[in-house]
Amino acid sequence: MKYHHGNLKEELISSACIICEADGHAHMSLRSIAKEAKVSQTAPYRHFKTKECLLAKVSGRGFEELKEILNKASTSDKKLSSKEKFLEMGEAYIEFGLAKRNTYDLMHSPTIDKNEFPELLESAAGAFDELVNILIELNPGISEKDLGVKCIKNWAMIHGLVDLLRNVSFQEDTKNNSNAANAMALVKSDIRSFLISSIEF
Amino acid sequence: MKYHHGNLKEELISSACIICEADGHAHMSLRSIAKEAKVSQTAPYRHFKTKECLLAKVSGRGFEELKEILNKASTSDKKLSSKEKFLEMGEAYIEFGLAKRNTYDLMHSPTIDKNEFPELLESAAGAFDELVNILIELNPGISEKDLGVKCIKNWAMIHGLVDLLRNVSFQEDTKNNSNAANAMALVKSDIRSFLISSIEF
DNA sequence: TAATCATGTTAACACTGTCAACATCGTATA
DNA sequence: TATACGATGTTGACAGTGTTAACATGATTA
Repeated sequence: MKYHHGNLKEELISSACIICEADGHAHMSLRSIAKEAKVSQTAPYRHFKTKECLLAKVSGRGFEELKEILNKASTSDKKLSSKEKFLEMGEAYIEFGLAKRNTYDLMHSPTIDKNEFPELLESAAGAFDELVNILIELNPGISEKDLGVKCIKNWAMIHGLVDLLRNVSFQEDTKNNSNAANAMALVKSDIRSFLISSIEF
Repeated sequence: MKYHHGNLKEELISSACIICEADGHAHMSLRSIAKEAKVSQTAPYRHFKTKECLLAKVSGRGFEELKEILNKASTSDKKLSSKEKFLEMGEAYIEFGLAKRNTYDLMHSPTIDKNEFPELLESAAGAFDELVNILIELNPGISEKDLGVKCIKNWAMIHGLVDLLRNVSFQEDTKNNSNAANAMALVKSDIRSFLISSIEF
């Protein structure tokens, strides 16, 4: 048993990513992460001033992964038109939001004030830039103002959709025949069509 | 000092609403609420099985308030066209999301699984129905399917926008000149115009 | 009047984030 | 090469949390 760990900081982050996705950031404890790294409860404090600082790292990793996923979707070697690429990106974004449910939640949680973590702000902006790039490709010569509005429009729509897909229940066992649940079920059954008619290219 | 409080359940809920909005639901403790009601730490457990149950109530109140706000916006005595009414509702929704920041966050937090609280599900569906109603008014005779899609489209866009407005920083003191921040600032400066061009009536 | 049940209290549990004081190790410098 | 020091780890403690069990009180009902 060595006294020094050697690579603790990185291991804490990756452990935190796993635990956070498994249990949700609200139920993630520093102690459990320390235990998983076979290190004392207070060891993390040598690398992170507070729990929030560690969560900020986890959030940042999420944005980096998202950026990569979006980038991959838009640069696949398939022969796709710009529109099709954008649709692929939209689907990839939604998939990420549903698959990495808890991480996605952390990324958008006000628990972590992004202004306190410039590095995190940058990671998030990086993911956003993937959206900017494809919209420039689709609209060469577009003014900065129009581009900005178009970005927000699409981002808001897709991000909002993810939130709804995650939150609005349409379980069959509950007799939830509300308008909301029915509409959601409809959209979910064919996300591609929904995107085609909702995205502003 | 009476042993029995008389109206504890209701007072706990309304205290929780206030504290939740002030501090955020993550930092809200049952004990502080109990203290505010001048009652022992465990008294709340006579009325709520867990903390989550109380938070579900708070969330429900939020949706009810939102429903009322939307309804008021759409039934003001001003002589407004249906389109204008919808725009008023959109602005009211955004205002609510920004003003009741922490409550809005709780309402959309996965911390509380709505499926476990049918009453909450119903409150949320009630707010959604305000959107359904105005869209029916705007599109008489629309098919159920088209209506559903249109609802989700608009809800997702506006809800997503609120999330972005709350999360994307564009403080002037930080040199945050990212595309994201600039675009957000642009939209925020004229939300009405953004809505007009983004809503699908 | 007596019994019952809802509603309150007290005490205790395990768990959390965090800090201060101490221990160990690798490494830069005398 | 020896040593001083800073980085990184541990131990022990504190206040705060949600929650449960056991008990106390008071209103309702038989």
